[in-house]
Amino acid sequence: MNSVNVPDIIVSRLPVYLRALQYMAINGSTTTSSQELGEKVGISAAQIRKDLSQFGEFGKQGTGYHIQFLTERLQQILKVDKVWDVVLVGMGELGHAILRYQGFSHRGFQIVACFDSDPAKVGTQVGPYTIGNVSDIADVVKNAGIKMAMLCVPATAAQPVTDKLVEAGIKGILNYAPVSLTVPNNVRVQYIDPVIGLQRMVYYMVGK
Amino acid sequence: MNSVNVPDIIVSRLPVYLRALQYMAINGSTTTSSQELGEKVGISAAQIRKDLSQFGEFGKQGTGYHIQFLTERLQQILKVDKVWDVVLVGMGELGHAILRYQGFSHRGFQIVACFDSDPAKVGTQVGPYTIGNVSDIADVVKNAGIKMAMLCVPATAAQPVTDKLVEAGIKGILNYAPVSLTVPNNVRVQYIDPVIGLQRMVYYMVGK
DNA sequence: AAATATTTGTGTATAATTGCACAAGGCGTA
DNA sequence: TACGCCTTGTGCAATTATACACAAATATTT
Repeated sequence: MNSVNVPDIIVSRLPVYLRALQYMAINGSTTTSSQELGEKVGISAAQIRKDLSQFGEFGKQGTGYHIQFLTERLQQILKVDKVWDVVLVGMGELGHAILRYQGFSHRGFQIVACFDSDPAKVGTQVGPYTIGNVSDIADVVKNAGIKMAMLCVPATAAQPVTDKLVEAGIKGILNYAPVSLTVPNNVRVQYIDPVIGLQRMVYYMVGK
Repeated sequence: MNSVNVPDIIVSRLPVYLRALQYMAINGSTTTSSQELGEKVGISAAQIRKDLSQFGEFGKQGTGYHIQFLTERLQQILKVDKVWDVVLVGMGELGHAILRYQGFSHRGFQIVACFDSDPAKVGTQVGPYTIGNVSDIADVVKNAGIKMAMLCVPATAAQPVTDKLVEAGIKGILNYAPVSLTVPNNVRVQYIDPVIGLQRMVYYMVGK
């Protein structure tokens, strides 16, 4: 399916295309072009065509792309044409907000279990979930063959918990803790730190 | 201060270096090297040295970098040696979690006002904040000269609210809504969409 | 004091990414 | 049908980013 060794920078743009396409579909569009899509996502039309060409020929000259068809192809390429099980570790404010967020399932993910280390939280109910003890993560992950985790623990706990997750067989970690993680080569990490985003923008601000 | 036209890809790494340095300082280190820092953040030592060389010479041969000194220089370069005022728009679950998050102020940002469009929420108290009406954003932002905003509204509201923020003089938007925004050239946007991160990782997962 | 080990900053080479331009195909209209 | 317009996919050129290697400076050991 996936062509040989596509650059990660291209892979990183595919979810953005997919998100825009799904949004267009909701708004009733059936067809789009690299030009139109490019304007929506802020990427050049040529770039989009070249990115897509890594995986096949999905468009039609003169017409552009059929949105539903391209959506399905991108979902296949990204492997989100099925729903992946994810565990959530760290049930603070943010963990609760994430657990209640409704936007995961229709984009390929569902939270199947959540954990915390605080004895006061373990065993309590959050919607349909019962908070588990972090010491039980390995069992749950191994038994269910879960590959993905979201990490919302304090910075100081992030690396130890990560080590546990890796040991348990997790291959992808979405890290909300504001700290860089060290993981083996075969484990992926994506970082979500709002301050990093703010700092990147402030560099360009003038005055004040 | 900022050298002529430093590539954005370099700017984007500086906050990561800064975060790691501050973390080292907390753990009692006073000195580090490009090698050590690189291992922590997963970037080659040569890359780090070249990035930093864009802004000056901060290290000492044989010794490396004095953590506090380099931290201060990076803060100056990124303009987070002062605290920036930020407004928060959208007081759902996520907005509440962000508002209560304690991790902004010591990294250069503070939330000074929050807004929602829901009449049931407007006027209510969240900690020290009173939720304002989105229709009043422009006044608050203009009067206080605020340049940065965090956007936590539903996807459908994101673009209209963005237009209001831009009109009010906002120059940087941290967008939590899962949709690409269209803004003028002089406005920056950073995206935070956990699903994008998950999808980027799943591409590389094997099996299942 | 000398020898050895570290580490930076940078010039150069290599690699990766993006931009450009256009042939070829498809659609709409008269 | 014939013509004009639109859009893709792609070869090639230009640009950008990364890796390499090393002189020079500092620290440490013998």
